[in-house]
Amino acid sequence: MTKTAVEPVEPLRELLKEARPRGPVTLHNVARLANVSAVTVSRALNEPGRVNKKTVQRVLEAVAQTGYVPNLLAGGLRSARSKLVAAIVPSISGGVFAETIQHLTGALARKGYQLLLGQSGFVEGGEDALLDAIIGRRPHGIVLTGIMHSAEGRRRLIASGIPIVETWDLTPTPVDMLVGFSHERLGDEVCRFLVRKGYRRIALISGDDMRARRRHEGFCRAAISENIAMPEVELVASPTNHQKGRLALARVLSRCPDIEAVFCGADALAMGVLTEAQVRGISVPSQLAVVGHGDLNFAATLHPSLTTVHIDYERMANEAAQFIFDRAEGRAIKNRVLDIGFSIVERESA
Amino acid sequence: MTKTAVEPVEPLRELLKEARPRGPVTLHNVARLANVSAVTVSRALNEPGRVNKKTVQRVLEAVAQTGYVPNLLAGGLRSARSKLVAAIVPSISGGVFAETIQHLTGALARKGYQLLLGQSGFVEGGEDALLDAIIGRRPHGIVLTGIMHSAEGRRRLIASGIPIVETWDLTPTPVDMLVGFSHERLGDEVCRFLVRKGYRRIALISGDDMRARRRHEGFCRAAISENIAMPEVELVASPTNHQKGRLALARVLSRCPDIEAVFCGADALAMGVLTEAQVRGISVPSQLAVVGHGDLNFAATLHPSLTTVHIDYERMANEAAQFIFDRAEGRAIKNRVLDIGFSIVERESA
DNA sequence: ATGAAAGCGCTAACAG
DNA sequence: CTGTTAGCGCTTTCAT
Repeated sequence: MTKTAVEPVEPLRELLKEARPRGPVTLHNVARLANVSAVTVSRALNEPGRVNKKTVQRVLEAVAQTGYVPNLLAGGLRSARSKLVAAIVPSISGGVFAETIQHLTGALARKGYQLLLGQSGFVEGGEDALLDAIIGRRPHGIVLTGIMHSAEGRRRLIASGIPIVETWDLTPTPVDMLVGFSHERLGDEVCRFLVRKGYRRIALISGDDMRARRRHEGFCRAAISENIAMPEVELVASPTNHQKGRLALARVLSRCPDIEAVFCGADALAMGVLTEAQVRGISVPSQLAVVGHGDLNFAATLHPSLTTVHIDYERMANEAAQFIFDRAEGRAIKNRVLDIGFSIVERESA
Repeated sequence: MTKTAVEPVEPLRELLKEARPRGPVTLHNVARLANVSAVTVSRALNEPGRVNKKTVQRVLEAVAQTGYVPNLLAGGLRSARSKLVAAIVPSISGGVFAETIQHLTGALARKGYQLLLGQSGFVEGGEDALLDAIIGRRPHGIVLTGIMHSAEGRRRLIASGIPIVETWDLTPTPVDMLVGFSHERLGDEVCRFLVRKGYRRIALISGDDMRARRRHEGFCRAAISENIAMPEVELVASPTNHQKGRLALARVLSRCPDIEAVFCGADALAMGVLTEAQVRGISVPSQLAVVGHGDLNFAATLHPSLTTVHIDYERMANEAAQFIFDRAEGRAIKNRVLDIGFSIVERESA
């Protein structure tokens, strides 16, 4: 190209400079390139319906050309809508919570929200430590695994004004909203189920968390009303796994060789129990019945297949997300507590 | 208290109003209450060393009194340090990736970083769809599971200038940094291991992802050099699970009843294979050897215990985090590619 | 050791 | 349909 220098030398230079700035590309660079104002770019991107089609087109081209990616920190700051939802789980590994998180992430993504993940690690006060870091990001909602027990934590959550959904449990006094099921009732029903099947000497193997304790309470109450012996309880440290299930059954058998059935607080434990029984030549269910909790994907295809308690994780996650969406979009919430229940899935092991 | 109205009526009112404002508590409210400027509060909280001890004390009291929680969106915007790290996994449920995420979350939390989680869902282009949402939050780093293959995705990641760590794989051309292991070499070594053990008719059962394909390539190459037959390959849809392992073995056996060993691309598959073998009365390892991949917690305590490939997930997560910390703190990075290797853990099943 | 001023990049509110 | 102005809450910079 020959140097036939026509007029707009400076403007062009400036335009190019704006189009490919040193630093990160901003709304203004895009606006300059598309020959509109910054607000128009913002609107073209966020509510295209309210902007002229041709303008939107021009903006989109400028975006493509510059590689502009909106700064969500800035947008979130100004609009007080971070498009972020936080979740706190005890631990992501170990099966059950991963399932919830997976569905939650999916439900959120479908609405353009992202998930901020925190792990409280089964420690007392683990949740509290995460709270400031989470509240500080001004998420649209916080999903807790289990109910928040620390008074200080509850206070801070309430003070934050952020929609809170507690899950995996039921309580008459939720911090805000809740979607879960009754562990007490679950323990109760499993007990009656086993009694109905003819088992009377039953052991309980669980992680040492609060929800397990409540299942045990329910179980014991039912045991009394059904007139059978109190169950033999064996607690293992959370998080639970296959090995702990094996060891737990070994300990239970050494104390009570005549046990007829085991109710495990997690399918991973139940799988361990199944393995230990197999190794010892104890036939399931004829010599020992086993019931799990969680209905993880392997439960149906183990051999013998595992009788277990099914919880609809996907629904729990979706309802939790829905609670938050409803709040974010200003819809009234009729019922802040949702009991999604559970069901005992009868298979070969009991 | 009697109403002996002394002078500073207005100031006091204002002070109280500032201390408990209608809206969210800001730095300014705290500053007013502590009788310092906003900057001082910021410094007292972020670099207490550079502020007078007594002032820090006063600020801390004001913070406690107001329940102030710093707005990280605002801070991140101004300082361009979001204290956020994003991770993209195909799916959080199903075992292996959950483990990595758990350790990553832990490593990040120890340094005051939070994890933003995205799920790409095993779909082609699943990662690309998440990219803008992630880049828009201006994270300090992005951890990818597997290497980024889409050219468009690579371009955008590079353009973002954000430190990227690819994991779970090895490539001579990483987007930025990488910590992983060679799936090809892994396939190769498992093949030689099995040959050394005397197995010659071997099947491969894996998810249908790229990393599995590379393990298979390595395996086949070794098969040629070891002069054994090409393996029988059975692919299942990712994510893998117990049931798919059972079905896959059934299909393999129907095609090749004389198979001697199976190498599974995931421990969950291997567990399914073990179950199917047990149901069919095929004894492991005497009639059929099984090798897994992942060394999940149940591998060591299954019966028979599972010979599998161990990968140090915790190290992978920690090194990935370290890469990002190094960048964030401006340290030079000598080597952008880290091979953490793997090891074959020999147990009963092979 | 502390403060005043400026501005990160965006969107709400109000024009026109 | 589009633009102007202002300011979200914080931290940087420069001053004192």
